[in-house]
Amino acid sequence: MKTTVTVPIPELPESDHHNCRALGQILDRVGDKWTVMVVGVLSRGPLRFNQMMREIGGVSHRMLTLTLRSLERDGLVTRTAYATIPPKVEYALTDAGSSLIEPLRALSNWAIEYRPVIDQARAEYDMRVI
Amino acid sequence: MKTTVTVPIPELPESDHHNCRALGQILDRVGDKWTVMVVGVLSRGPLRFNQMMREIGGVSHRMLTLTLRSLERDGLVTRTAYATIPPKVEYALTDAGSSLIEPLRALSNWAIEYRPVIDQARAEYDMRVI
DNA sequence: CAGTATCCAGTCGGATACTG
DNA sequence: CAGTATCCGACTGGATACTG
Repeated sequence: MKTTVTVPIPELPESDHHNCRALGQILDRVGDKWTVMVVGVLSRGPLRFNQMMREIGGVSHRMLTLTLRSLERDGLVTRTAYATIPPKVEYALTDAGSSLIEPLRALSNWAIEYRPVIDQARAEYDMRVI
Repeated sequence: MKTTVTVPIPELPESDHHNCRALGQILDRVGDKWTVMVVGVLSRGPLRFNQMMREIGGVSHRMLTLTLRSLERDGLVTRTAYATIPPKVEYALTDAGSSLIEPLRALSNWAIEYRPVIDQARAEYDMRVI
């Protein structure tokens, strides 16, 4: 007899809906490009505003501000202002912010591993369609 | 006044950047709400179009179509059309698509664990600001 | 240096209507 | 049932200019 093929799909057993919802909401908050970038560069240590702008390339002044405000509001980043002239403001990850690095790294590894696969799939798809 | 600033740059600056870029690009592709939802519901097995619409609540006809096209193009989902009347089209995860579940679950677990923390941080932040 | 405010072009996505 | 096409309001985010 033929054995049933056991597909190696890790299941999301019971409360998958609940999980998806929670994940969806979190992704709305931390899943955007700049948030990830900020967490990434801050994972190596605290940075000042303009340092961060240089580290992350291509982010506008405005967007970095908004992203940092949002992260600060969510308790993932701390903002420390020194009353010097010129002003100096340091941003750093909180414990909660640091804890986000691990899952993001998991996704990053996936991205690195599967990017070639995706790129090829796209190329083939576009071949067929065009 | 002459100042020489020696910036304490940690090692592996390029690979970190590279990782962030890769992750950022992947998040642009798979990091949106509906993509995550689709992968989530398909993780339990193949589904037809309208089944999926019902499983995922709140997704519009149009967005589900676009999301599925995009996933198909990236080789994460297969589309199988049966020439019956009425038409029947089944969507399923590819191996690449399935492999995405693990890192997404890592993020999902983080979301579930830290949602209360975030919510409280927000509440406190809004307290202080308002 | 760090941050705010304003403008506005481009994009996103829902609603709707129509086809095989 | 599954998919396409069109319209259009809402939101996004960059550029720019100004403040402490």
